[in-house]
Amino acid sequence: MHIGEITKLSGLDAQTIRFYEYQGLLTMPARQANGYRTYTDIHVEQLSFIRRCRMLELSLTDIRALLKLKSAPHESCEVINTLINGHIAEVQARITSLQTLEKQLTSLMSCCADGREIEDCGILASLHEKSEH
Amino acid sequence: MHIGEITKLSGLDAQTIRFYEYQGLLTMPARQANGYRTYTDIHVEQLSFIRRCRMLELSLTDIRALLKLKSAPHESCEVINTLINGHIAEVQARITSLQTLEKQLTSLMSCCADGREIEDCGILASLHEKSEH
DNA sequence: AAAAACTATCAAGTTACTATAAGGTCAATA
DNA sequence: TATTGACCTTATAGTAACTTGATAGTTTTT
Repeated sequence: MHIGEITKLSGLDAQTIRFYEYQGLLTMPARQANGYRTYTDIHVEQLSFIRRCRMLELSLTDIRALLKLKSAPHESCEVINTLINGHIAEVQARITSLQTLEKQLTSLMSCCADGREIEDCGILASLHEKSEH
Repeated sequence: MHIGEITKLSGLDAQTIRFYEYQGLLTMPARQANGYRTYTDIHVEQLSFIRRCRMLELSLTDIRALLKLKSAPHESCEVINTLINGHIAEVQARITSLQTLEKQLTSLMSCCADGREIEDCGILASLHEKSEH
């Protein structure tokens, strides 16, 4: 199949698919005499694997690592557990950080009410205060 | 004062300060005959304003908008409220999204236990399953 | 034959820096 | 005076993962 069909099957943009190929995440597709790439079911599988990983916000580097591990089926899968656990830790840390941020922002909002002039805006005033850093 | 001193007062890197100048976020500092930038207290204020905004993860575009508004002191400050509220909404949406992600990842983790071979890794298997998209 | 639809490559833009290179300036020391 | 070290300058490239755009060749449809 050509790239157009695999975009439909994988839900990925053609440019993105070419990009993954360039990044070494995808087995090189064969080429027709005219230069067109021809894909197989294997590529569809590879792309949906990548897509699932990306939906979990794994980095391309992580995905590359996973793909590499797949080609060593008798190694211990501990590395994979570690990788995913590390990712979970990052996600959790980011959530915590964003929750702190949300509190700061809502607190900032409470400094002002609509209808003031910018000169008297409590938000701007608050943003100007010195911070102990 | 030179750039070295203002890095200490503002807590920002020299390169970053030059970058902000280039981005039009900072009043152009005067130059000495040798080309060195000379900063004043006004620049210190501007930089700590920018720094506070960045700690709240406002984009440089948002900061640019805020700076522009400051130069129109008698306009309504409603725009500022809208901007901050919009940012809060983004942060909240991101938190929700990351919480969903965290659940998916911990669920993924429960598919496998340490000590298996990669061949039998439940995580990899799970990442390969077809997703309804 | 012409137009539409598809494919190809390559380059640049996105965000907010960070790092590197290569060089000019200044103050203090040997 | 020469040199060292700290400081300043500009310009360029790299980061992540695409996305957009330009330009051009190919295939299919009208």
